[in-house]
Amino acid sequence: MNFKHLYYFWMAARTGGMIRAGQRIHITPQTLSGQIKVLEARLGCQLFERAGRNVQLTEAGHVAAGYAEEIFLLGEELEGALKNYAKASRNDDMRARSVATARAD
Amino acid sequence: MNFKHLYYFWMAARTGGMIRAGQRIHITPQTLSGQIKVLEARLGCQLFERAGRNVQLTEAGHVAAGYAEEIFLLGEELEGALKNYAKASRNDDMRARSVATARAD
DNA sequence: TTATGTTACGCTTGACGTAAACATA
DNA sequence: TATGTTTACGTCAAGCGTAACATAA
Repeated sequence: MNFKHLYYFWMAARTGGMIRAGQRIHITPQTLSGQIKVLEARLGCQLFERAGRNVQLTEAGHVAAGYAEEIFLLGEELEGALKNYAKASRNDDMRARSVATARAD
Repeated sequence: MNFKHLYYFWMAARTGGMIRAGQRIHITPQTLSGQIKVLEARLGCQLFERAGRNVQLTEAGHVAAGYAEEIFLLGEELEGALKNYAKASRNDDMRARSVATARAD
């Protein structure tokens, strides 16, 4: 499972298109289209289908988008949770001096 | 959040060492050590600390490992869930013939 | 001695990302 | 005119091999 590809897919699904997704995460539509194709090939099923000049999620795509949502929200939570520890370990002296004072910062 | 780095960290945490983790996922210990260091730098906190000739999780490391566990289990679930759809889209004829018969397969 | 982890260096490879052209609505 | 796709191409980070070093059983 390539999580970078999954992220591209998720952004495309959320924004409803390659161009809008690309603007949001600063990636060109060609790249998004290509990388999502790679993801589809690895998973063995189609996630998007053309709908006029736009794309829309297939049934499998909806399932994948749901999981992706959970996964990337957890990723954000992880980063948020570790920010507390990040302060404490900014330099090693702090731990030696006192754990309590690190909190005052 | 680089999920590849997180995966390396998670494997090292699960197996309790760089060498064991490396054997399991076919990555050299140098690479694991280095890539995990990159992860720590990005997160801004230490995840492992030396414990004798081995490494062990810091408090932050335990938190991160918990999230990583959830994330990668979800990833596996996702792949499993899409295997059903994978059959259906193996060739496009099936959809044209019938959605119901695809299930019997 | 032996086992583990860390750091460093040069090198190769594959994934990433772009630009340009194309297809379609 | 706006969107998505395909192709060809350059770039860069990932990972390896090798080696040296530190630490601890």
